[in-house]
Amino acid sequence: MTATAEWASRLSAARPALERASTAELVAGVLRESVIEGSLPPGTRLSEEVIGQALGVSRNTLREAFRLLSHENLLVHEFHRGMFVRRLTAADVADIYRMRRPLETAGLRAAGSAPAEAVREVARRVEEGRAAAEAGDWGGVGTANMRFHGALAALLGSRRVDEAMARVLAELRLAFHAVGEPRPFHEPYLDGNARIAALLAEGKYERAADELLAYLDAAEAQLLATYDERSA
Amino acid sequence: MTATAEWASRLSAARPALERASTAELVAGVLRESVIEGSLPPGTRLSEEVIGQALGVSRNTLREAFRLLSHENLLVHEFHRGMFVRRLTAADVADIYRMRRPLETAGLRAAGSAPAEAVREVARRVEEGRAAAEAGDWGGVGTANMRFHGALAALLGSRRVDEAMARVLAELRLAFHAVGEPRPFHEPYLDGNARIAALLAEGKYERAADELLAYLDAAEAQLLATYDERSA
DNA sequence: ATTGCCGGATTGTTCAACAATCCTTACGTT
DNA sequence: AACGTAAGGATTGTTGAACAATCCGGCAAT
Repeated sequence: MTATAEWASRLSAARPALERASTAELVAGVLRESVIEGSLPPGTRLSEEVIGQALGVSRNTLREAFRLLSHENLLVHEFHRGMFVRRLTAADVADIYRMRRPLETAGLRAAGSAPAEAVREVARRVEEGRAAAEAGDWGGVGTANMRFHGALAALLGSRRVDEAMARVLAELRLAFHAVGEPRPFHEPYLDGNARIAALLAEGKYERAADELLAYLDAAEAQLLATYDERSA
Repeated sequence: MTATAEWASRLSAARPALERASTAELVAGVLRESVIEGSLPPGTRLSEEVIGQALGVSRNTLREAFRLLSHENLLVHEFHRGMFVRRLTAADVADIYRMRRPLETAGLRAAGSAPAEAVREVARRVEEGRAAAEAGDWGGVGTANMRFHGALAALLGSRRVDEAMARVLAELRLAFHAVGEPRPFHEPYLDGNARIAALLAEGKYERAADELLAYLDAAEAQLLATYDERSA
């Protein structure tokens, strides 16, 4: 690689930062992040007046932002009642797992032809989870776990799969916020993550996929057990 | 079931029809349908002024409708240049198939525990395709084919999978509009649909999934071959 | 306890206005 | 002729005001 190509390559890495965004898109990003990290809890009604004043945008712009978020399943629009942060039902949780299984297992099965970097990403996410656990940052463990699972599906190398996974994993965040304390929902899976990553690295893709199915069944059952209590 | 519960049950079947929709949502539906059925071809710029006048809504309402459609991948918003009907690239087409494979094959593999009605739906869609072909309605054959594939993934019984499939199949419509004459892209697959449905009905789920993979590979290759010519 | 009515608050939509941006055209320079 | 620059026009992005439509809560009557 020549010296010119090197700095030009570094320049092009900055290209995403040049993409201007409309105010509506920026507002949507702020709201999305606030929902995902929990400061807007499930059930919260997002008053146009309140949010519009808080963020300093007009009602029309805010409404555009709400519409941008409509399909993400994090907010739900109720006609003439406003916009609400979604409360996930137990059926929603089950449905999320029903979608994750084919995509994540297909990712593992396709790993033989995935780029090495995508495989490395899986191992990296396992390490992130370990590091967060050692630091006692259980929210961070949950985040790393989500990223680990996103990385499994990303082995398919499909932008649409990645987006669909990001969407359901963000939704699952709502479920975790609803059950409260993150530690019991993430800590038990750290070893499972490592086992799956190890099988992946050894080229045992079917074994890894089988292991993942058992893992997902257990994670789902655990979450649903607590969810049923919390919904009562 | 008591007589009261029976008529109450019949009433609740009408509940979806009672759901009011905002003007923005109605406009989004009209635009979506116009894109999917081809009257707004790929590359078309949707002028706020023109569309707003044509549909008799204000610019703000129309902008809300555009934002509603943003995530559906049928329209693409370009900052300060407006809203355009997507032109799919060959890479988009490949990505769509990359997402369909895990979902459709997982549907077939899960068919043993799917409701009988979902399995019947698959056969029904095959018959629709046959009937449309006999009537020489090749656009209708394409529609039935899309529905057939949606029904395969729907064997998973997941709302989220159904929505994701509806989205990528709608996108694929754009590709078919770009290549023109529908007949060569749908007619050759009628027999394949019937074969897959027959294997499904016989409980040979793995065989059906294998057959489907070969079919999807062939369909993708055919579409991409023509797509490369058309993009030149 | 249930039902009906009213008022207030909020959402849904329209309109007008202005700032920001892009594209096209025209003009000047090389 | 080709290129660069500036200006103008058209359109998009945003704001704010206004009004219609809708919902919810409170109160009164049955």
